[in-house]
Amino acid sequence: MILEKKKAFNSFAAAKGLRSTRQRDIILDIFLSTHQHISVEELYLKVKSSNPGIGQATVYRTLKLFAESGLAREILLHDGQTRYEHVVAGEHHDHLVCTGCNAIIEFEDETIENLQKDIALRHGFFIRSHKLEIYGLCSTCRI
Amino acid sequence: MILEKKKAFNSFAAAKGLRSTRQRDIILDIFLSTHQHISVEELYLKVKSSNPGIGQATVYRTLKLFAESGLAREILLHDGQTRYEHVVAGEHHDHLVCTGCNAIIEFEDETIENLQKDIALRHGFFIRSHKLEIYGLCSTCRI
DNA sequence: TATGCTTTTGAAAATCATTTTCATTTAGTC
DNA sequence: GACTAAATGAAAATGATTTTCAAAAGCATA
Repeated sequence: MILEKKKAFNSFAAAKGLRSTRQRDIILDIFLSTHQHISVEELYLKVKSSNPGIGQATVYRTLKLFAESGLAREILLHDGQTRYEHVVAGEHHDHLVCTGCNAIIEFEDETIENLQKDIALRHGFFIRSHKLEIYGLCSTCRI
Repeated sequence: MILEKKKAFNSFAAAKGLRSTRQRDIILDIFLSTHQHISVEELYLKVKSSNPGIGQATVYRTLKLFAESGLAREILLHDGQTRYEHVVAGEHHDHLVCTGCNAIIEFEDETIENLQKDIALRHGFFIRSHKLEIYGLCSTCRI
């Protein structure tokens, strides 16, 4: 799965005429080894710990490329940091965001996805992507 | 309706022990006279045109208060500016965001709302609010 | 109405995430 | 190996937002 994603990114890069660089390979490896919703700063720190030479700007630039390639998706929560999550082909999930402990619970619901398509159809709208975030308190924090 | 909202905000302010000021009254009036999704900068410019003395920081501070009072809601799109929309009690709408022309189309769908409640229930999650944004191209831009 | 205490304000400075600049390095090509 | 354009790192720049702080204003009380 990780190998497929690397291939997919390499195809994207090739198609765009981008050069293959050590930095991008490293950042891709580390990004793929993380879990959901990592912020740029967090990823940068991870990268720096094993590769002190890699600069922050490169991490920013590279994550934007990942998003452009479809490998990652930018998400904006309310803490002022852009986060990136993994995109799994043919799969979409949404988020329950706990405002108590900042936990993020993922869920999938096909019915909601289909209803969105209906709505878009009704408005003559062509869907590229979507984002559903439900804010509140998780089972632990509501007590 | 506008009057009710003003009263609601005044109650909130009173309960919080905030003082009533000319600036907040003016900003509230102007905010209530606008349509959906105004950015802080946009509102500040409107405010400044009729009241040049009012500073930007006051607009930022006041909009945060509006959000806290439940009168307004912060929304984050992908242009790096925080926007505020009007909250209408007992009503919720979501957004179709056109990435071509930045138009925002609102819609309401009770079924989606109910499905969200089901999902929350399944996860033992208590919902405070939610946000659904569908990105793509509107009927004009898709052509 | 004047007094005193505290909040609010405006202007400017500070902050913080992100982007840009630019000199240097590097990948891909001849 | 040499050339050319793209990529990088470090630092500076940017832009939205927040904070600071001295002055002004609100509110309670005398």
